[in-house]
Amino acid sequence: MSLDTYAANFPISSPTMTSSVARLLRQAILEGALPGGSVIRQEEVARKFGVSRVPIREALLKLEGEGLVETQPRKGVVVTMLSTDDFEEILEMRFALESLAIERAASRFTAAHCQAAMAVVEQAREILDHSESPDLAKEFDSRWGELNWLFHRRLYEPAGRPRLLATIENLQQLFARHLRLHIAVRDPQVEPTAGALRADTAANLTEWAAVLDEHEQMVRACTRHDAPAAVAVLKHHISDHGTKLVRRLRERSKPAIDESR
Amino acid sequence: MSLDTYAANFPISSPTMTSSVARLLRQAILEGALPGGSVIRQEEVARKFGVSRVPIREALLKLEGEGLVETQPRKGVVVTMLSTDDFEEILEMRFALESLAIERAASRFTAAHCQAAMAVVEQAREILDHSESPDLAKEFDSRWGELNWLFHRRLYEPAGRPRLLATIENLQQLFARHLRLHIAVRDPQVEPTAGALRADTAANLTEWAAVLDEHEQMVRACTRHDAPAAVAVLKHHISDHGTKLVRRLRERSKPAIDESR
DNA sequence: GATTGATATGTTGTATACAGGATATCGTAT
DNA sequence: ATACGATATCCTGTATACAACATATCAATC
Repeated sequence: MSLDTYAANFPISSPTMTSSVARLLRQAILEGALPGGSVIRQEEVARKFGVSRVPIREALLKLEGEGLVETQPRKGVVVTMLSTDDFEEILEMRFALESLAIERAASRFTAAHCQAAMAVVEQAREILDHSESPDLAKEFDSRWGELNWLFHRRLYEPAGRPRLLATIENLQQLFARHLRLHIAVRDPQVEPTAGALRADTAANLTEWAAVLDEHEQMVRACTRHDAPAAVAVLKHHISDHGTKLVRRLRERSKPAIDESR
Repeated sequence: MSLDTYAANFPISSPTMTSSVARLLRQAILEGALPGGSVIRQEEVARKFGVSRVPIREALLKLEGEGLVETQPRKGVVVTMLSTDDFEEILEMRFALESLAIERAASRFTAAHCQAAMAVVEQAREILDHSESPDLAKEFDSRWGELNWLFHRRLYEPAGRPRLLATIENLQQLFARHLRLHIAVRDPQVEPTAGALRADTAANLTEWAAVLDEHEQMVRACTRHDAPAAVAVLKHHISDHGTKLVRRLRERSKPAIDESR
């Protein structure tokens, strides 16, 4: 289990050990360092992080609630497997819930909201524009997930629906895990780990630019309180783009996709 | 804190203490024995259940994932407060996700699914039909939640979307908590505890019968693969009925509703 | 009398210790 | 050689113990 990289920068200053461990384990799973099917041995993780098993157990319980791991009582904890069906399910749920969020957000959007959201788009665009140089590409890679979620938060927060927002965040997390895997399937030569996004980015700068354009369109639609238009862009953003990914995934790997090799 | 009633029938045979504790605490919160705003002292609960604090902590973490309690690090755990806004949010999410589930279920519904779902409706109807007698009314009260969820499970399971189903279950749980509260608001003389549903039932037998009829309509629509019709009934079942409740709630209590007295 | 600071108490977060179940290893019998 | 069963090992689930933080209580000062 390649957790040492994550254990290195530990503990992050955090209210509690449990939350620090949860954050790093989550990152490890989302980035693919712990592929689906990995068994997590509490004591091993505890040793690597230099804490006792109790915070590890509690962190794992939190991750179970997020659907990242599964616990079989008295046997162990396993990182959740990813199937194309799961991916499809997540896409459907994302569209259903994000439509809800954006509709309500659109009716309450103010100029301040618009500005805050646009700032995030611009920030991402700026990094992207300069990412021909390898080190900026790397920066884009490491910050994309963060900026992407920040954008959606800015977009949906005006709806004033905290539970909805939390559920969407969870789904986007799971989606990102699948996306990383998808890239690995499409370009088998790249390692499906943290660097994969960058490798993909280099080859598809225009695709990412298109994503940012769609983000901007959604903000504009919300700013003029045009909920149907916002939903239309969202549909393309999630459903159309997503189903394309699903089709590609199904082509490549006939059975359920297994991250473990 | 009135947990003794629940601590009495403990432990339920269960794979692990944590899950037993989680189940009983969940029940206590959903039934209103632990109203919103209650602080939960780990040691107190541990004493009452006769276990150490560790399983309690882990159970509470699970409940936090379900949105039933909130944890402030190093301070304590508090039962989540219920506001009318929360209720509205839950209704919206339920409709969005259950539409998704029923649409997909409708396209895959078989005669066997129909039969299984109808059996649950009939079971509920039978109990309801005889609930003029006080003891059967009590039975209806205690079994309604269980049967209601069993029905929705039978209805949505054919969709083959486990994560969606789990999310819906969680929302229905939260919904039920609000519903109980709503009854307490409507009929302030009844205690907003376990018996409230029965008190309400006695006064509104026809309302409950109508709910069962709607259930039956949804099953029939699914059986003939008529997704739009199924969604239409669902919309009435959740949205229309729900917004009526929300309006009544807002009338009664101008500010956010506070369970604690 | 009110406000600030020190002490005391209670509660949480984490470490360590222990018991029971699950899996692996090995020997034996067919 | 294979299948079955006893034993050993490992790992999880839970209990107990301890440390750190938060709040309450009280005293002293302005």
